[in-house]
Amino acid sequence: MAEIPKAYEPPAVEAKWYARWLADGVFTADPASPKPAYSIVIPPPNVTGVLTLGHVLNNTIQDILARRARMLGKEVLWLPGVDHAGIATQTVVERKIRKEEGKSRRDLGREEFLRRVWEWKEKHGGIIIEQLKRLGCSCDWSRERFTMDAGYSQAVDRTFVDLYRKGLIYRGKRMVNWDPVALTALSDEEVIPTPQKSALYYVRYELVDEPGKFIEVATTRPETIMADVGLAVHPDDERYRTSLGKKVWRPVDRAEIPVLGDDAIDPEFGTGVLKVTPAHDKVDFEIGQRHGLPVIDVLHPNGKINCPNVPELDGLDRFAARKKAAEMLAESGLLAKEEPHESTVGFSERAGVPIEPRLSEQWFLKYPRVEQARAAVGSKINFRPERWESVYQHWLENIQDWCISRQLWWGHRIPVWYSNDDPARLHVDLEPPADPENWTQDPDVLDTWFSSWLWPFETMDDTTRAKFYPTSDLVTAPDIIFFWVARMIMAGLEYTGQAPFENVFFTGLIRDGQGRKMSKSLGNSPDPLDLIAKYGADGLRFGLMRIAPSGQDIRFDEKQIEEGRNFANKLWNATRFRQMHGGEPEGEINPALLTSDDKWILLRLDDAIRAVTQALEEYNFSEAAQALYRFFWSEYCDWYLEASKASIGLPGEGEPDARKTNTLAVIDFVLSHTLRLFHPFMPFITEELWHGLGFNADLPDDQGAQTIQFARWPQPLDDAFKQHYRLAPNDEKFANAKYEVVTAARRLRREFNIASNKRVRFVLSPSRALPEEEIASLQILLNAEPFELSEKYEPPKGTPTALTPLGQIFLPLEGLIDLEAEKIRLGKEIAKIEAELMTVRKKLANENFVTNAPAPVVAEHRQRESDFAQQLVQLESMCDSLG
RNA sequence: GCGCGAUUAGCUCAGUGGUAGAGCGCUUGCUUCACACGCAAGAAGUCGCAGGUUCGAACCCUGCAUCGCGCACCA
Repeated sequence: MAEIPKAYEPPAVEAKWYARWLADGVFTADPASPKPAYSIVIPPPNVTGVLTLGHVLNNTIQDILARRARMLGKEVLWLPGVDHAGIATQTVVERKIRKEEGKSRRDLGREEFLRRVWEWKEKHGGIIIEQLKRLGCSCDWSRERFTMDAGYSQAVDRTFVDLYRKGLIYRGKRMVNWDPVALTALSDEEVIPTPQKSALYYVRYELVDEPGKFIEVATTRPETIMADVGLAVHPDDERYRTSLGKKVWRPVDRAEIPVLGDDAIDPEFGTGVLKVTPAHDKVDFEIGQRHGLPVIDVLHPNGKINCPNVPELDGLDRFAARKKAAEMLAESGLLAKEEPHESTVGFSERAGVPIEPRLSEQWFLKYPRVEQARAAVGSKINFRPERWESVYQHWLENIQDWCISRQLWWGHRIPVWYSNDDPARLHVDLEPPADPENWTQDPDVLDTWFSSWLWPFETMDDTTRAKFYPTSDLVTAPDIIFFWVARMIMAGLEYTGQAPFENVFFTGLIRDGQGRKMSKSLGNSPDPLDLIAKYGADGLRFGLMRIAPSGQDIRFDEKQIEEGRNFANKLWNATRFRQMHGGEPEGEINPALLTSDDKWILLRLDDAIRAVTQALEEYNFSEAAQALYRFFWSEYCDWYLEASKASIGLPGEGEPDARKTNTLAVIDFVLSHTLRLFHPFMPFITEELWHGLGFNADLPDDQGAQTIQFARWPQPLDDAFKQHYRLAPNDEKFANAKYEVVTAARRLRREFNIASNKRVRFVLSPSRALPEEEIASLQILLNAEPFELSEKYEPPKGTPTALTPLGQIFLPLEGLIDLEAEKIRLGKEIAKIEAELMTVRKKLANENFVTNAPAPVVAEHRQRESDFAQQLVQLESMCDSLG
C-alpha cells in the first residue's frame, strides 16, 4: 500500500479526478436512459463574468443536488451555458477598444464592432466555465449553450415575431428609463432607487397679470426649467385657488405658462406647486397629457443640456447645469431659498449613473400568461424559502409592460424592417423582406432577459426536452426573481404549456464581515480561485455550505473556509488510519463479535444517514453539512476510532485476530457510507478515498466502480439489519455510559495536572459486570496503565474520585493526596448537583406541572430527580469519609 | 408609507413550548504510534426591550427599538 501524505493535498487530486470524469463522460446526460430524469439548468453567468463567491454558493448547491440525484439512480442533466449579457459585454469591449485604439464603436461601424465582440468572446468568454470546472461542477459540458448560438437566436426572433403577431409586442413613444452613459433605454428592473442628498430649490414664478406677485415652486431640478410648460397645484388647495387658470412667467427662457389644477399634486410637499416638465418626468408627462400641454425636451441623450435659447446652460452636463441654473435664478432674485433635501433617485444598474426619464420610441411587451404564472407558484412550483412567493405575487399583481428594446449593438437584433417609402409600414418576420433595398432594419437589439427567459427549454432539443423538461430544480439568488424567474415561468407557460421547473431554491446573498454586499468597487470580494488554491475546492465548498443557512444572507468569513479545509484534512487522516492497517476492504460484519462501541457507531451512522437525507430533501444544506460534520468528527473520530484502537492494535502488530478483522469491517462499513454521504459536498476527496480504500471494487460501473457519484445513496439501517446485528437502544446507552466514565476520569486528570499523554493508574469500582473487550476499550480511552477493577477497592483518604454511571472511578496519586483539595473539589460538585436538584424539585412541586404536562416530560423530571438525589447521597458520603 | 427578514456566548450562526447548543476565538495541559489543518479538559449567555398566553416561553401573541432588504412615493 502506497505511502499516503500526512496532510491532504488537493491540487493534484482535483485535477486528476476532474480530467477523469470528463474523459469518462460521467456528466453526460442520456435522453434515452430508462432511469427517471433529474434536471437543472444553470443560471447562465455573464460571458464577461469571472467566478464570485455568489457563483460558488449557487453552483455548489446545484452540484450537490445533481450529484445526489445521480446517487439516487436518476439520469441527471445539469445544463450549463453563458449569457451574452448585452450592456455588460458591449461596455467591456467598447472600453477596451477605446483604450487600445482610441476609437468608439461608431468609428468602427456596426459590423466591425460586432466582429470584435465575437472575437473577444471567443478569447475571453470561457473563463467562468473553466472556473466552474475547478469548483467541481458536474455539468454536462457537451451541451454547453450560449444565448447567441444560432439556434437560440432564432428562437428569440421566433418568440418576438410570435408575440408581435399575438398583439403582445407593440411599439410606442413612452416615458422610459434612459441611461445617459450607455445611451439606451432600460427596463424598470434595471433601475436601482438610491437615496441621494440633494437640494430643494424654491423658485419664484411671477404672475403675468399681477407683476410683483409670485408663486413659489420647490424643485430639485432647476436645470429643466426651460422645459416647463405649466405649474400645477391640487385643485382643492385654498392657497392657490385664485391662481388657477392664470399665467405665470417661466423664469428661464422666459415664456408664459399656465397654472392648472391636477389631483396628482401633493399639497403637503414643498409649496404645494409642481412645475410641469413633461419631457423629463413620468408624472409630469402624464399631467401634460391630461391637460394637452406641449412637450419641450431640453436634454441631449447623453445628459447634456440642449437649449440654444439659453446659451449659459446649453451644452452643459445636467449636474453642472443644475448649479448654473440655480446661480442664474439667484442673480435675478428668483431663487427664494435653497434647502438640503433627500430624495431617492433611480440609478442605472450597469452604468451607475442617475437615469433620465425620457420620451422615446421603444418596443414594449405586454406579458403573457400573467394570471397563470401567479397561480403556478404555490401549486406547480414551490418556492423555497416560501416567503419569496409573496414578493413574486406582489410584482405580478402590479406588473407593467416591459420595455424590451435596447439601443445597443450586441444582442439579438429586433427582427423588424421599416419601409423606406413609408416608415409606418413594418415587416416583422424571421426572414428579411424579399426586396431588402427598400427596407431598413430596426437598429436596436432586445433586452438580454428577453433571451434568458427562454433558457429552460430553448437550450434543449426535442429529444432532450422530452426526457428532461420541465426541469426539477432551479437554484438562484432572489435578486433576479423579477428579471428572470417570473419571466421564465411566463415564457414556459406560453411556449411549452408547462411551468419550467418544479422547485426554485433561493440562496442568500454573501456579504462581507461588515455585512456589506460583495462588490468589485468595494474590493471586499475574495477571489474564489485564491480560496481554492489555499483551501482546496472541497474545503471551500464544505466551508461555505456549513455556514449557508437556507435563504438567509451569509456573512463571509475566511475562517470558515479554513474550517472546511481542516475538515477535509480530518477526513483524509481518519481514512489514512484505516489504510495503515492494510488489507482489502473487509466484508461481512460478524454480529457475535460486535462491541458496544461498534453498535454505538452503527446506530449513530443510522442517525446521521436519516438526518442528512432529510435535511437535503428539505434543501437545508447547512443542516446536512452540520450533521455530517458532527457525526464524523465528534462521534466517529473522537470516540469510535479511539476506542477501536483497543481491538486493532498497532499497524502490522501481531496476527490479525477475529476481533480486529471485525472492527476493520465496521470501520469499512462506516467509511463507505460516510464517503457517499459526503460526496455531493466534497466530490474530489471522496472520489479519491473511495478508490483509495478500494470501495469501488466488486461494484458494477453504474453503482460506484467507476466513480462514487454513481454509488448508491446510503439508506438508513432498516429493522432487519438492526435485528441481525442486534442493535438496540440499550447498546447505545451502555457506550454512552462508558464515555461518561472516560470524560469524568479525564476531568480528574486535568484537575490534578496529569498530562493527557501520561499513562497513570486508574481504579474503577464497577457497578456492574464488564466484558473483557469493554475493559480493553475503557483502558485505551483512559490511557490507563494499569487499569484495575475492584469492587472492594479502599482508596487512601483524599484520593481523587468521580461518580460515573458505571461506578466510582479513582485516580490514586501516590504522595500527592491532599485531603483539603479533594474536599473542596467534592464540595463544588455537591453544590452543582444541589442546584440542579433544587430546580427539578421546584418544578415537580408545582401541581399544575404534574397534572398538565405530558406524562413523558414529568417522568423525565422524576428520573432526573432520583438520579441527582442518589448522586448527592454518594458525594456527601465520599466527602464525609474524608473526615 | 406598506411589506419581508434579522436581533441567542467575544465572533459567525444553529436551535419553533419542557435542563441554553456548535464552530472559531479564549484559558490550561499535551508532539500519546491518523491528523498541531490535531488531542484533552475548561471558562464564557438576564436568548434586543416591554407586556400577554401557558403549569412552563429563546420559541406562540401584541407593541416597541435597532439593523438589513424589497415595494411604493419622492416636485
